[in-house]
Amino acid sequence: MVDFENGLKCLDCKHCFKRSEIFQLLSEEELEQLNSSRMEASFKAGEIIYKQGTPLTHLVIISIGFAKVYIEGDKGRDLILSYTKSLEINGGIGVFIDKRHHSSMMAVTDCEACFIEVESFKDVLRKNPDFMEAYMKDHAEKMLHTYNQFTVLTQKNMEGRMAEIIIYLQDKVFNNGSISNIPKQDLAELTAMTKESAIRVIKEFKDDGLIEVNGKSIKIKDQKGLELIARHG
Amino acid sequence: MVDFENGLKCLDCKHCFKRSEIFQLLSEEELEQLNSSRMEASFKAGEIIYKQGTPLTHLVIISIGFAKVYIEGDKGRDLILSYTKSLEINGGIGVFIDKRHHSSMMAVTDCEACFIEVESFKDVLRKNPDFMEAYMKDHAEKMLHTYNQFTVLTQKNMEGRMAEIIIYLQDKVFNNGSISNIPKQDLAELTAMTKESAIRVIKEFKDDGLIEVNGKSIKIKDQKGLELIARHG
DNA sequence: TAGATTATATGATATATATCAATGTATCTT
DNA sequence: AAGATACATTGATATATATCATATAATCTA
Repeated sequence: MVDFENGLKCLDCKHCFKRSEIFQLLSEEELEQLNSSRMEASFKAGEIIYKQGTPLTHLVIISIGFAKVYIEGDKGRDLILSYTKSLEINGGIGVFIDKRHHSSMMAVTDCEACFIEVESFKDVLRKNPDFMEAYMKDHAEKMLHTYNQFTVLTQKNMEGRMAEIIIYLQDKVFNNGSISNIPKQDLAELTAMTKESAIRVIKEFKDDGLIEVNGKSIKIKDQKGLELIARHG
Repeated sequence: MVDFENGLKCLDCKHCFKRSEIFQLLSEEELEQLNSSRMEASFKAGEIIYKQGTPLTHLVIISIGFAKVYIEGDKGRDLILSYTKSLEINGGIGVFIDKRHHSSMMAVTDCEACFIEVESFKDVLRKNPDFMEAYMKDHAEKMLHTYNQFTVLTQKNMEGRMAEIIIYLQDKVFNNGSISNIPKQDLAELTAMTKESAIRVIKEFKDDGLIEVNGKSIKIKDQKGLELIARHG
């Protein structure tokens, strides 16, 4: 067990490592190597976990709660790329380039975050090809999602984009439970439209009986209908 | 030296391997491993080198000429992601997921392409951490470029997008020589607008003395002016 | 709980961009 | 060189989307 300095506390030390599939690939020794440089911190909803442009010294795993990953364009506007999945390794893109963050992460709900020191991580990656390959796979999957979003946001109309995003949120972020904690502003930043347009499209979907809306929550009522709009929009 | 079956010929066997920086990291044995499963083929301008959705069995290096990498959206439209750089390893995204191509590649000029078998490549990657790390770096840089394009294409107006793309082509693809072999349709697919709009924006830039246009060629006349539009558009 | 702040909603209008239609210009093929 | 094919251009118009202004509801804070 590690002792936590600087007031950081840890409920269960190898918490993430025990439960996450990718860490099963590591030996006890390798796990301990990551564990020894590891720290935890709590974030309240709305707090920034890491910020684009700042030095990248640690990778981040969100063990409890979830966060959004977004990039900041040239002029104020943000584009939400994805949401964290529990126990997934985040923040990797700058590790092999310039050790800076190339996206930002903000807690959507209250979060418990685990920070893994980059050099230990790279060291383990070099020693364990299975782990490396699993990490590459994660990377590739994130890239694939970005590719997909890229075509959706550049080629579909507002209705199509919103339908795609609602289906993504439902399937991938909320695992088929209903969507919650997503304000209209975030729907706008997910679909690359203005807040006003997002609100209008959501209202349209609601009026057409496709979804049920309640504050920051959305429930899909007509999956087939949404899929149709996603495809043709 | 390898002997080439199936009518594929090779001008100089370790051609790419000798000149590309990343391959300097490999031992003679590792180089030979890649070389033994390697083949070459020529493509004429306009020919498809690999196609989205098809099985991914080989990585591709373009040694002579260059090609465009693009993704095909739900409805016919294409989005050009990038152009190949000489000797760079392409086609990697599907390797660790489902062994399918998630983008397409088409020769822009006549090309010489080198095909590296995926399993040999992965094997070498597992054996050589330095090579792995360099490959990760390449991957991350591609992702970074995609991130950047993503914000540009979703947040800037047509003039801003076109200025960004012209600067990208000039700096990154044509290494400060003048832009050539890029038809208007491709400018449209790079900037996520229609061909007609692309033509109008190009004409506007020409009329304003920012660029000089000659068929499929573009020459920047006023770099500062373009950068200003790129920033504020 | 009142007041303040933040998020949501809606209508009127302006603007950016796509679409459609027609024409002109290059490039390829035999 | 003629015809065919693909590429480029332009103008008129329609449409999608953003912007601006204002109102209302929800949430936070002292």
